[in-house]
Amino acid sequence: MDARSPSSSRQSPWLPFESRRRARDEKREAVLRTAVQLFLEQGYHRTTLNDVADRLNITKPALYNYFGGKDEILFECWAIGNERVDDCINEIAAGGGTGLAKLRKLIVSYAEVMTTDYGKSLVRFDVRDLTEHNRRVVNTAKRKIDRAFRDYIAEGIADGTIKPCDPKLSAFAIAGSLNWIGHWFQPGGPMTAEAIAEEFAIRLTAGIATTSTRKKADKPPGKIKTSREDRDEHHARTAPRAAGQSKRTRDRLR
Amino acid sequence: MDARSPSSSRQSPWLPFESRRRARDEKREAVLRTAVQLFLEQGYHRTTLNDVADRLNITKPALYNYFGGKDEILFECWAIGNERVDDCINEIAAGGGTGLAKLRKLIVSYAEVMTTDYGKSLVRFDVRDLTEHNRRVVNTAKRKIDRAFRDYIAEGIADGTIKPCDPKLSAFAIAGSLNWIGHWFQPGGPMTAEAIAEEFAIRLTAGIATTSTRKKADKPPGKIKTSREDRDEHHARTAPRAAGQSKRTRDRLR
DNA sequence: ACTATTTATTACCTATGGGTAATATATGTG
DNA sequence: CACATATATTACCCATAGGTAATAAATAGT
Repeated sequence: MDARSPSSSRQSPWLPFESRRRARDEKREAVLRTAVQLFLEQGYHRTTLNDVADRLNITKPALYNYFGGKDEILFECWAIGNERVDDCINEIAAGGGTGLAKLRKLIVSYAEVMTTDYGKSLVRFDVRDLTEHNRRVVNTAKRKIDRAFRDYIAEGIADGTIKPCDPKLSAFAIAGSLNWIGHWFQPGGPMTAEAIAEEFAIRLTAGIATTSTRKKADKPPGKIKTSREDRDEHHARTAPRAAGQSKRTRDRLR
Repeated sequence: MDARSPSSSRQSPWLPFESRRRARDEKREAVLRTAVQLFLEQGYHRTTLNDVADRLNITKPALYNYFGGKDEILFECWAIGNERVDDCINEIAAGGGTGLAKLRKLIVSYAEVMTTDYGKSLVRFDVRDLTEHNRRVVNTAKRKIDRAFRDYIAEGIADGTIKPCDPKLSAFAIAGSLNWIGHWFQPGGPMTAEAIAEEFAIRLTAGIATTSTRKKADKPPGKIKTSREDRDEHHARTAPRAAGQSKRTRDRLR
C-alpha cells in the first residue's frame, strides 16, 4: 500500500533525499525500530548513533530532534517492551480465573513478547546503561513483573490449583526459562512464537500444577488475549511519553 | 595462614608498594579474580583497565605483562567458568546412571557453578566482545553444554525415566532457568547455593520425570561430585593456557 | 657484586564516538 | 511571498580509554 516514491527501499520514512513528510511520531518510532534491531544485532555499546542514523538515511544529529541521547533511545526501546508486558499483566489481573490459569496466561503472554525485538530488550539490555532515574523506573517495572509471577503462584497454592512450593524460587525458575527465550529465539525457526508460548505454559507448570497435566480448566470461553492483532512494530503511543527525557538537550527545543 | 607483611589488605598479591614476590600464575589469577568481579559489578564496557589495575594496587600497563588485552582477560574469565562446567559434564559422562539421574546431576552442578563469579561469566558476558577466534571457542563450548542437556533428556526418554518430549525445547527451558541464576543469585541470601541447586534439580525435572517426584533412583551410593572441595577462587591451571593469545603485543615478550 | 631478565612505572599516542554549534533546507501559515 | 517553525546537514569539540614506548626498579643467576 502507498506506492509513492520512485525509490523502493522500505523500512525508513526518510527516502534517500527526497519527499520527507509524515508525522513526527512515525519517525520517532522508526528510530526506535532501527535502534532496537541494531542494539540486538551488535549490542548497545558496539552500536553507534551513526550506525542508527545511517540505516535510516539520515545523519547523527538528526536523531537529537527526537531523543535526548543514546541512553534515552535505549530506555524507550525498553519502555515499549515493558508496556506490552504490562498490558498483559493488567488484562490478566482484570480477568478472573484460578491462580494456575492466571499463571499460564502470563506465561503465554510473556513468552510471546519475548519473541519480539522490543520484548528482547527487557532481558538483553543492561540497566546500568541508563540514567539513575530511568534505571529506577526499570527496576520498579521489573519488580512488578516478578510480583505478578509470585502472586499468581501464591494464589494457585491458596486455591489448590498449584502444589505448595516456594513462590519466589518457582517464579525465578519460570521467569528464567522465559527470559532465556529472548536470547535464543529467532523468527523463521521450526516453531512459531505461539507454539513455543503454549508449550512453555504447559511445561513450566507441569511440575507445580495439581491437575496432572494437559489442557484443563484454563482458557474459559471468553479468551483474554492470545490473539494479538498488532503483531510487531507500531504501537500508537503518541501521548504517553513524558517518562524518559534524561539530562542534556531538552530545553533548547520547544 | 601466611601472616607476613605489615600491610593487612588481602585480595591483592601486590602489597601497596613493598615486598613483591610470589609466582606469576598467582598474579595472573589475581588479575582475573579482580577483573571478573568488576565486570560483574559494573559491566565489561564500563570497567576500564585502570579500574582493574587500581584495585590491585598496580598500574594499567602492568596488566599487559599477563594478558594481551582487555578482551583476552574477558575470555580467560569465561574460560575458567567453562572449565568448571566442562569438568562436571565429563565426570557425569564417565559415571553411569539413567538419563534422568544424569540430567539431575548436571542441573545440580551447573546451578552451583552459576552461583560463582566465574560461572556467572558464562551468561553475563557478551560473546561479541571477544575476538573472532575466541568467539568460536566459546560457541563451540556452548554447543557442548547444550548437547549434554539434550542428550541426557533423550537418554531419559529412551530408558523410560523421562516422559516423551522435545529434548531441544526442554533443554532450553531448563538451561534458561539455570542461566537466570547467574543474574539474580547473590551470596548471603536466604538460600545457599547448594540448596538452590538441589531444589532446581527436583523442580526442573518434576514436569518431565516419569517417576512422580521427590528423591528416587538418583544418587547411587558412590556419589559423583556434589561435594566440591575447591570452593571458589584458585584453580591451579599453569600450563593449559595457549587458547587465547589474541592479536596485539605478544611477540615482544619472550 | 655484576649482569640478565622480569616486571613495574611514567608519559604518551590515538581512535572512537557521544554530543553540540552554526547553518541550511523544507514545510506550512497569514 | 515573506516569515516562522520544524527538521535536516556539515563541521566541529573533547573526554574516554585501550594500547604502546621508553625507562626504572626488582629479582635471579653466576
